[in-house]
Amino acid sequence: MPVSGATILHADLDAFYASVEQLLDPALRGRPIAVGGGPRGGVVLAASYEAKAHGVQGGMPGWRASRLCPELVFVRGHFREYQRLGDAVMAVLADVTPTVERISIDEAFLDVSGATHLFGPPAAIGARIRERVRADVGLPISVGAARTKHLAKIASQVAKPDGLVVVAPGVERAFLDPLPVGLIWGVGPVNEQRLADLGIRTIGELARTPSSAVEHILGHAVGHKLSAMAQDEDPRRVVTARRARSVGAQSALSRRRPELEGVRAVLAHLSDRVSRRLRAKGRAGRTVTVAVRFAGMRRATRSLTLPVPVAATLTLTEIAERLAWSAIKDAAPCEITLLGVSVSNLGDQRAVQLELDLEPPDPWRPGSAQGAARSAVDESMDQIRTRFGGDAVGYLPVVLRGGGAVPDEFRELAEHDL
DNA sequence: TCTGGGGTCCTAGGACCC
DNA sequence: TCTGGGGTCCTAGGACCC
Repeated sequence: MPVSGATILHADLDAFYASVEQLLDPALRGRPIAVGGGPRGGVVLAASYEAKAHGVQGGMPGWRASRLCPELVFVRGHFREYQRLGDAVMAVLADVTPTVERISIDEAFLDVSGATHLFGPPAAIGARIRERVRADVGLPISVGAARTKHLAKIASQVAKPDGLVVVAPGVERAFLDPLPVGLIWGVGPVNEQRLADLGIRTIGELARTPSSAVEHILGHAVGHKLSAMAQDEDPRRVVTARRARSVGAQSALSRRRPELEGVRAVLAHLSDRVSRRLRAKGRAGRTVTVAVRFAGMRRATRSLTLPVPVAATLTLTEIAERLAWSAIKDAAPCEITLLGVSVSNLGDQRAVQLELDLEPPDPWRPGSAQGAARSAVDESMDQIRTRFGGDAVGYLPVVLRGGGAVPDEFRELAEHDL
């Protein structure tokens, strides 16, 4: 049974990247700004509230944003600062309770049921968090408090910008009733439209719709979740540690005809990033998936599940190449605009390396002679990179550097812990 | 003049096993 | 002689989140 009281908090920094830029450069305060993008290409990574007022949103192409808001100022991101300040905010949260579930660089759930005797009721704790983040870090943060995670998250969205909303037990239904269904976690543009087609626009209307009808439109899982949510039955607990289930890397490319050397170079680079992250944490994965995006935004994926987990750079690269060409050939003739490599079905790498070589030679098997050689090469490279930096050695001349690729610091912001 | 990069979870069909 | 039912794994695609 859920704990009584609105003891689940959701803390969410407001327009995080943009707020950091305005903190760093006072000349940007009060002005519509966009991090990333630009009128000539790229996408907006974050928009300040002044920009949002003009309809500018994250993920929007830069040229469209500047059309919506001609006075929009584009700034390059200070990605290391985002990491540092995000961590500083999490430290403030950790002072309140050890039960913190960080779900991204800029937001987290807290279970404060054990902290009320120290800091007072949830409303007081929420206010304290907001004051301390403002005073110590200099950033605006919104907080929602409720009996469940789902509801706390909705409350923080309603609180934005720079606010606090507590949904007291007993008033949940009244609080949710008039809110748009799009505020529910898991309802994006597609499902919002599907519900609108049924005349369902508010959470109250959703709650009054038979769950069988909702499941029919949205599928069993989403429909069931929504109905449970609308009835305010949400058993999810705050989880402090969670292991990643997949690791990937992708790169948008300038539109090009797929050609052997270019595709190989990109896949080698991506495979290298992924496998290094795996090895650094002693992990490996059995399933390799390659994603290809074609001109016109059509995508295709190809995947292969191996009998044993892989974490070797060359092995991953070779598999990725096979898979990519399978997808490209099926779509030919075509131009490609993105390549991605990811590894899932993760497990412990150490168990793999102890495996005896009972099979015929096979470079994909870590226990085989070739597999062992590759592991040794990777190990040396990892060591060199640790000592001299990530660019000290590589398998192939990296033709990607510059070429529109985003900085590594930005990629690292979004990486989950393995 | 078309849109980043890191993830999670769900679905449906087919292969395969008992 | 031509057929049940349940379970698991794999693949491809899609919606969604930050």
